Amino acid sequence: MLMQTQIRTASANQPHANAIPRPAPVRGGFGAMEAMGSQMRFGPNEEIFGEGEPAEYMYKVTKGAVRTYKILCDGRRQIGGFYLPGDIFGLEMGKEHQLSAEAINDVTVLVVRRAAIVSQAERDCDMARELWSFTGRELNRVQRHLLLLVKSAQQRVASFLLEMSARLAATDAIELPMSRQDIADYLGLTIETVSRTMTQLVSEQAIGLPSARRIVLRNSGALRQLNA
Amino acid sequence: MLMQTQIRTASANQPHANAIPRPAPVRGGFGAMEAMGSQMRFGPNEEIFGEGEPAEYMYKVTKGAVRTYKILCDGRRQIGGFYLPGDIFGLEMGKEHQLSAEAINDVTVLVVRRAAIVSQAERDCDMARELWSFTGRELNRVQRHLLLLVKSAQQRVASFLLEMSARLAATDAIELPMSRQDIADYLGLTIETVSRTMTQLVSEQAIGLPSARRIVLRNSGALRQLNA
DNA sequence: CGGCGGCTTGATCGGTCTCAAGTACGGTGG
DNA sequence: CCACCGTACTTGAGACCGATCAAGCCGCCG
Repeated sequence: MLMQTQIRTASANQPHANAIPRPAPVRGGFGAMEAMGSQMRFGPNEEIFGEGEPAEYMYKVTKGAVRTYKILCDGRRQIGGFYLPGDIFGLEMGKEHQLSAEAINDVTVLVVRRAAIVSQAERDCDMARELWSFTGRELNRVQRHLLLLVKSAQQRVASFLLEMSARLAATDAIELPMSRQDIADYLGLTIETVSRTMTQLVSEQAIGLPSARRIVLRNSGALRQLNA
Repeated sequence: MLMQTQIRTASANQPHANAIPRPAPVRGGFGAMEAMGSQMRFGPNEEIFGEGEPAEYMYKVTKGAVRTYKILCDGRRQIGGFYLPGDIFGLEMGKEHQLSAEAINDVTVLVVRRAAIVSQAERDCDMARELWSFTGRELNRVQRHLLLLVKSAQQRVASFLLEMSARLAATDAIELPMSRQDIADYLGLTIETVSRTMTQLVSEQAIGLPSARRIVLRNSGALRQLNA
């Protein structure tokens, strides 16, 4: 909402220094977060924060999709998670971000000062519990993600499609915001393997693929059967 | 300390129903936990709790080593973590345990009612913060574990040895409490690959292997170099 | 001494990666 | 409207790493 252009072109080491949250803190859980922060926009592939930067803010996706990731020593990229409207990301225990975050497409996020949340949690046990609850859900999510990485390529892709279906599809047709490369880096596979696996699922009548980013779940039972 | 034998032979579905914590809650962080719980013992491979059981207690290792794990649909076992003296495990956000937990060797744990902690956190923001802090550390641990699973076998084993060295070795000689199978299931490898990788590290002068469970880090720089 | 469980070693198989083309799509400019 | 281009995606052939299957070894305890 404020300083979008300036922010969008801000260097990675000066992350949106202009996003000044409103001072007035409001009692309540994350539900009251809207009153404590400001909206920001990011364009495709724009960095929201970088690994190792001070974790001064937390973020809630309003529109679009965000990926968090780490670059590994061998140059590969591991995606830690995808965040869709309603999801919170970038909230850390420690002083620094453990992963980087980028907008996948055109993104709007609500930005809230970490200090505002944390200081409120010192007074307000409900807020403290909210922090715990958020981190606990994130922990469960990462544990599920970890379990994906020890399965076969087909199982990983099937699980991914089911997860995305549950998160962003009202019907059984999904419009994926992320590229094949993003999916591959999330699943610990190569882009070629993801692509091949998808065509294989098409030939097995498990999914339809009207276009690369558009998936139709034809036999979600078969997909589910591949997994736990 | 109380009812050990009875507890040790308790069925998995009636987990240590006799461990009655002392009633007196004490103000403070987990540091005060000792005053809120009771000690229990478990023998090698004994179940401490099972996946899906109500998460009525949390645990702090006093002596020995514990593994948490999930059995996957194809029968493989994925180990979620190893817990050594001082480590806390089994604390959940939700009502049920997400993983099972077993003693690796002879184990003594401090057992504390979850409800005692949680109810105190509702009054005491320090305790609430302690809960958050614990879950946040656990989250970081799982994230590091996840990153292991996308590396090569050599990198996984090297990282594992460095982690264990940091956690349980004063010197550069380690006495591993867990079997090769445990290590394999933690790293998402087979027991044969773990074994082969270790002998390879021996031949590269990176480690010494005076006995199967005893590891000497000869060149921890070389091990570190394999990773991030 | 015999047997058993945990570990190591060997030979082969298979799934995923790598390298290399080929194709579909969206945008831009003529 | 079409030609062109660049990017994202798909497809193919071969290499490689770790899994699998199968012995063998070692230490421990009866």
